[in-house]
Amino acid sequence: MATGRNHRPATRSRGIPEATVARLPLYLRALTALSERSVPTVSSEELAAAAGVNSAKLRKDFSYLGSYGTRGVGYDVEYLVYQISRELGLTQDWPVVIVGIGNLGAALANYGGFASRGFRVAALIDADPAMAGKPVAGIPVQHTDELEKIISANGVSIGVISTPAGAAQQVCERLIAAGVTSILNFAPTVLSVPDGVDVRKVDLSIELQILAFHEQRKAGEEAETTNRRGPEGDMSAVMPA
Amino acid sequence: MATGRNHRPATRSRGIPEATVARLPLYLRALTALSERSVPTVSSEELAAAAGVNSAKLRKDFSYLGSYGTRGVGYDVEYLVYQISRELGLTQDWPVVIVGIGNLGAALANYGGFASRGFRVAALIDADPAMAGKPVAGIPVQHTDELEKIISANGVSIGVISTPAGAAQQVCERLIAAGVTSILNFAPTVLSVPDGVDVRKVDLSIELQILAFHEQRKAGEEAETTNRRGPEGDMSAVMPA
DNA sequence: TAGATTGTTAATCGATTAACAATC
DNA sequence: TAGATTGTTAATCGATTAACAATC
Repeated sequence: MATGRNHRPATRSRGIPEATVARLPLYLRALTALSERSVPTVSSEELAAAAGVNSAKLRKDFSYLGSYGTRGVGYDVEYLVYQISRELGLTQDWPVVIVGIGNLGAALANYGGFASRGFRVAALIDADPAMAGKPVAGIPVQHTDELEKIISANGVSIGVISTPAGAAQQVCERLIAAGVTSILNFAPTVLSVPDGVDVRKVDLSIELQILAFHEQRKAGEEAETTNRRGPEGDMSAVMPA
Repeated sequence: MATGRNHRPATRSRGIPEATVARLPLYLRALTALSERSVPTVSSEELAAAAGVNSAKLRKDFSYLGSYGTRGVGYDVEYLVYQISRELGLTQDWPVVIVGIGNLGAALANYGGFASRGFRVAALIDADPAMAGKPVAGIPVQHTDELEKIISANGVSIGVISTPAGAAQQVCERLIAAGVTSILNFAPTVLSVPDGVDVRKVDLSIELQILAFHEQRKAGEEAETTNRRGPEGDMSAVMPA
């Protein structure tokens, strides 16, 4: 269950930093909006503002992709849309399966932005036999028993897990055994996967907790100013023995 | 719309690194699971494994909070649960509103982990008059007209936006004007906010695109090995003029 | 040519990690 | 005391940023 991510001497790993990769979708979205408005070119300053980053960072990011701009002019919008799309692998179609069709799974299935850009919902899978056959977002839900068959029949390499936390690891393992190598996990649990499999997680609870931390600090600073009591609580009950 | 984040000489900014803050919820979750199993103490090695990080990182993270462990022994689970909860601001109650009760908003409202830990859904808000009064997750949806009233009546400082992209910025501005200072954004758009307001975003489409990038690279490496054609496409149609 | 803007350099900053002295 | 494990140091790595030479 661990063979090392760099299983090859990095043949042609163009080495785009992970932080840059994570911003490319942001640039792409801004560029797509410009494209729809038929804007022919855009400067790094303008595009950076639209994407919510600073322009030095954007230019640095683009420098990893190549020299796609023109000094004194800016970037050709259409050309850059294409280059980033290609870099992200969006010029091909990615069939994905969603496992766990509860409230969240249904919301994901209905999410429009899904299909819009390279991704196609190949199947919806749920463990509840009562769900089988029912259409969600126009796609009939299939039973978990069919999981392996569905993955291989559709050549699925990306799986979305929106099951309860307790089921996620097992679903994850079955997806991987069937050939999936990228997983987007919405279940609030840590998935353990072999090397070579990418996992990204989306966790509402974690995001809220991070916000709460900063909220508290804001409130604390205020309290310091106005001379109220600090954020300390009674912790006698939980002091270690 | 920009006054600088460090509006004060950082009175007592205990300076916990942002990367550490983002991991605290992970540790807390693992600790809570241990607590439920009545495990009294845990080593950095064990806890790190449960949280999916390495132990050096975990110890470094904890060192920012204080010296809560015992050399040769490990960490007292209950005590650490309390300390991290307090650090994250979870020993108090955070009323949140969810704006935009479509598929996703309803899924969020129904999400159990929400209430479990310091957060309470104070209100559900939607712009569709037909939704008003309808209960979602047992809470009647209120109309957007009531937004300001709801925020101030409930002392809400955290808002969740799950509206369509087009409505998000305006909703964001109204939330902020009404007193919200932390926003969790599910709409696929960049929100611009004044300094002092925290925004975190969750974006399915971006996560999938990042996965696609890595998927493509895996496929590319394979192709290089098996001598198939690379991932280049026909780009003559989009070459700049 | 003059003005604009890229692509790159170099400095800085923040995060990760291994190693180990401190100490239970 | 011997064994275990923390808390911290220091080295390394990766990301950000400002500045500016290159060049359209």
